[in-house]
Amino acid sequence: MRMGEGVEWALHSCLNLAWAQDGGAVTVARLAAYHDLPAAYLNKQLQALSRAGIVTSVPGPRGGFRLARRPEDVTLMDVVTAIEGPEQAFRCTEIRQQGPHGEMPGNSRRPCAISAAMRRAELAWRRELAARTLADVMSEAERGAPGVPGRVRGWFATASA
Amino acid sequence: MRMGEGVEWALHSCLNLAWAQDGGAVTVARLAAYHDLPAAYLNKQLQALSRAGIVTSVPGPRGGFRLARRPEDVTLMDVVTAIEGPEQAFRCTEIRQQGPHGEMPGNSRRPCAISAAMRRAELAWRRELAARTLADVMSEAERGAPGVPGRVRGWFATASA
DNA sequence: GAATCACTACTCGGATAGGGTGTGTCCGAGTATACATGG
DNA sequence: CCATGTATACTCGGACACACCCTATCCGAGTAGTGATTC
Repeated sequence: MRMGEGVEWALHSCLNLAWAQDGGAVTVARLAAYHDLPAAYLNKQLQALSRAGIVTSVPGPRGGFRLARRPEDVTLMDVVTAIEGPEQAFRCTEIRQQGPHGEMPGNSRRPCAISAAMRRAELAWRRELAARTLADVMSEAERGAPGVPGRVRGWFATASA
Repeated sequence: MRMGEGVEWALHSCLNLAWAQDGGAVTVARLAAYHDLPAAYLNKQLQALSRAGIVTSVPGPRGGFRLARRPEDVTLMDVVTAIEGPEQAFRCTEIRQQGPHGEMPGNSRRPCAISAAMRRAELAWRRELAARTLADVMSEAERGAPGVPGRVRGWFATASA
């Protein structure tokens, strides 16, 4: 089970957008250059974030992306869902209903216990992601390395000038 | 983020093996026929379970698979890990270290907050899966449809005869 | 009649192709800016 | 000097190839059983 690489890119870009927020819109080229990522593909991820209402896009010169909501109003679950899609990782295809064995009475009503257990686990994962916002991650990062946010903002400011 | 289809097959097959346990080894053909699955591919999944020590394989005529441990000693996490592999879904590639910005002091020591948050969420998922065993799922299935386990065992008994 | 041996049939095991999704790239639609031009 | 129209450059947005991993399949290695053969 692998999560797409775009999730990591999107999360880092969201943090950078948050730190460089009031410096105007940031182009995808700048965001990509900061981490040496392919700009066109990162653009694709930002489009997904835009469709999800996490960032807003400004076309034309002086355009770019900026955070649509405050960092404390964007959860990690929002970002992951925007990139990876809303469907569950474990997909129950109801194979118990298939096969030559006679129809088991009661099967078609109650969901199979396997599916229920898997969904429970995934719900715990989602709950954990939904409980943590961009602001939480930002403050934790700042606590670990106090100088970084200022540097990030400075880099994006000088870069855009 | 999609989980392989083999996980569902492996879990159902483990349950069937547990219910038909003392009826001797069950061939992969029987297990596959019960759910109308491609036998060769299900065999691949069972090989993975065998390598993980969840089932034991018996070659030759009268051979097949049987559960290596008691159902209460096999967690869902064991099965998922055996099929999907031990690596995490979210892979931190340390993109923060890449790019033209000067080396941020302290970055190389503390893991980035994003990775930490994602790992925390995934740990919750793993913990939930590790807390539930095959025996738990079996008893829950039996509670939902009391007749099923007996039928399953009967079907495998008649099929092998 | 009993033991031995070769043979057969059946099973797992790993090596081998095909398809779908993620990954990476490209060019076009749209807009704010800058400049030349006319009043 | 100021307003206006136009050309331009820059941005996002979606459409287009490539690659990798999951899916699916096949054939070979190994073994228990079976029957014939011999003592």
